Amino acid sequence: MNLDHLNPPQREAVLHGDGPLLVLAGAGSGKTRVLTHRVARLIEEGACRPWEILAVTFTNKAAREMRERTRKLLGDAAEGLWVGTFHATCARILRRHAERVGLTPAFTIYDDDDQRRLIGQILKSLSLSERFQAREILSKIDRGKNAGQGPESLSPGDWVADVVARVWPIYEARLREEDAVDFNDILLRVLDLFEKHPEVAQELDRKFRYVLVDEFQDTNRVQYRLVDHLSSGWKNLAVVGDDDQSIYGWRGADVSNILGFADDHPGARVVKLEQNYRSTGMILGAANAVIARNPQRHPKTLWTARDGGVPIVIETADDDRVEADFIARTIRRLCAEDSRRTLSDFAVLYRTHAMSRQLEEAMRALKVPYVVVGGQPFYARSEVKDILAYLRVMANPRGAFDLERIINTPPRGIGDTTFDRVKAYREARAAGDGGRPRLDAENLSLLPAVEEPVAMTLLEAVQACAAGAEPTIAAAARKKLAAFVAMLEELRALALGGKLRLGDLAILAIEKSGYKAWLEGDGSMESHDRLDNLNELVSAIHAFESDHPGAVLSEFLESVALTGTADSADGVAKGEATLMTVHAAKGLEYPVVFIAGLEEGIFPQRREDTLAAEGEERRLCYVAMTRAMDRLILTHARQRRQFDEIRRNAPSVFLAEIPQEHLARRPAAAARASAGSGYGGFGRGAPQPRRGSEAAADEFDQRVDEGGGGGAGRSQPRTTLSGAGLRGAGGAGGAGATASVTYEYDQDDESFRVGARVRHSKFGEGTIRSFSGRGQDARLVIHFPGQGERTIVARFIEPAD
DNA sequence: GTGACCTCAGTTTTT
DNA sequence: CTGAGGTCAC
Repeated sequence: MNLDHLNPPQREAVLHGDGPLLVLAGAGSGKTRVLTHRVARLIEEGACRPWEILAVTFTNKAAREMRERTRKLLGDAAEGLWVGTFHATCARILRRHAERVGLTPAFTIYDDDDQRRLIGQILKSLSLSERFQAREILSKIDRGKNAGQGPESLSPGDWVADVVARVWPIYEARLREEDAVDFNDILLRVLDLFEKHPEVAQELDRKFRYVLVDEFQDTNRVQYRLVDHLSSGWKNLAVVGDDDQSIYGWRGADVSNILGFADDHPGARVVKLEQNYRSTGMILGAANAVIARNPQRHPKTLWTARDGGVPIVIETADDDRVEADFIARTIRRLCAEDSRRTLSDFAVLYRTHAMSRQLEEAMRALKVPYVVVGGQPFYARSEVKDILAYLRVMANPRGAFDLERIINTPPRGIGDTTFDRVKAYREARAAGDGGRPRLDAENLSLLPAVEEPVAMTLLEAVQACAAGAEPTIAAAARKKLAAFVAMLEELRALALGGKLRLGDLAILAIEKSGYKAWLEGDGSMESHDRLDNLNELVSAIHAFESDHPGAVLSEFLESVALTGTADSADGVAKGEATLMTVHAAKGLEYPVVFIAGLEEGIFPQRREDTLAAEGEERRLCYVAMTRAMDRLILTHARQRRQFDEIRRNAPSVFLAEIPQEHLARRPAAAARASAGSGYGGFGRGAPQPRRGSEAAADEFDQRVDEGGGGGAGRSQPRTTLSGAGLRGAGGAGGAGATASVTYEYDQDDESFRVGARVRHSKFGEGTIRSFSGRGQDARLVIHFPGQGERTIVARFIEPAD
């Protein structure tokens, strides 16, 4: 293997033999290269076989990258490597030994949305839902589980703590009862497995001669212990990370894992990768100055061979609109000035998603194509989750939570009354025959030693009631239950038959459940979108099947839960600027980076002023700055609209910490002039990209034009409709879309004019056919040529002037 | 099941 | 201000 292109510390890490190794890899210092080369070297030199190496990452993306790059280095010799995320790796172990920790191999993984809703249910059942919020309780439970603690660790304290103490055991009991785990459990149960069955731990410990962990600064206590178990025999644990880039403390990451690694692992070799291959000296110097103020860190100073560079620009804008406008203009100008630049070279980073709106508007106004990273992932859409719930019930019939979700979705006449009676029947049976212990908060620990048999699952109760076991359920309702049960049984028989392809099973679920007919029946645009999403789900399942021949249903469901998206390798958008949060930008790099909203209270975000939180904000800023390769532009606004009020924010302390010699010195007036001069220069130097989102930009322009100029001869007031989500069913159809409408405004009878033209940001031009409602729930039936009639649920906004 | 109205809380989110 | 939920009356 050729090691010539590695620098001395990189080579040291790659060639390090046995024993613990800590690689402190600064931003852009080539840590992935070190990891992959180390794996390749171990195999090439015959130190071990591929299957004796375990490499753990945090993200699927990182795992994929690592697998690809080692394969590039080794070819087929890389076959058999264990590369995966913590969760995927643990799930793999867990499926194999499920019975030993009270699960079956078909266990369901509940995602955070499931978790939240389950907690919500429990709060409601305890009549606590008015006073306490599921999210708050969940975050406390999660925090405990991240630290590897159970409900018994709670010390009685304030009200909230007491509620957590009541909810948590019930939550755990529900998961157990339903053969389900949450994300934390995937790791915790493996830990439990290791502790209760040391022989399993030993077997794995012996198997993995070398263990590598990426992004070690993001590990929590549980992950630390897991890694410990898997590397205690051979002690060939190599961890790579950067304490300065620890930005997930609020998710349980414990920086002290990396800070204290050398102390915990006597004889550990520490290698520092301090050469940065990404940024100019200007950028790196500034970032170093900011991070240097954090007291608790491994001392290191990044350096770069790219001396000098373009000084960093700090732009002070009058308000958030001006700031956004400046950013959009500057992107245009810089792109036009240098024909080698494409829009995909630009990234705009911000602390919170809420800031994207203003930026998006400016980008549209100036016709700068862009993509926003983040937002609701595909598998979180309610219709997708509904169908997944059907599939999960097929795979795991004990899943009461999923059963509750689908029993009346689509509506099939099984209302609360009937369902409550089913549940009452089940409770009575459980209490009566003594077979199933009732939920008993006192006797539950976080990790049960033995599986407690469930006398009757919710599904069984439904079946029994459908067969007439519960006399309080009327005949009509009973028939509906029977039809539901028959449908489920038919699907389940098909699922178990094993003859059917998974994708076809999904199609059948969509049809037999009545879901398809339900969506087709209403013909609204949201339903149309939702059907599209379901088709996409089916394609995703088919794709999964061709990648994993012979996969069973629960394997697909696991992949959905653990990989989030449909395994769509992030689309490489060429001609679009990227807008995203700083968190989302971690691990990425861009030639030109803007950081917006550098104001006290925003970035750094104001919260409880713990020292730890302060440090994390600073690290966040460091991460943001070190994304930039060539140019870094920092902006802040003197005042900003937040909610309905205008707030004045002082410039961020981080700005003041950047040494003068790294900053472009120019008077404010000059800055404004040069920003302005860029306007109109766009499109001459650089080829103007033409992609999908430009259509949106065009529309936006026209919308602005229409509003300003007034229509055919008559000047009409203009208003906008925003929002457009489906209420109740919770669809995300047109969320975020906007439409502008020309209408005749009547102060008393604020109404739309049938026949008025509408421009919708997603569906283009249309005509109002009818409307109903006002306020948040205004509904417009609009005819879009070529697309038929669509109902838009929207919010009515008074004209601005 | 739907429309109208009310209320509440607004960081980040690798899995 | 805005989106997500929830409730209540038909």
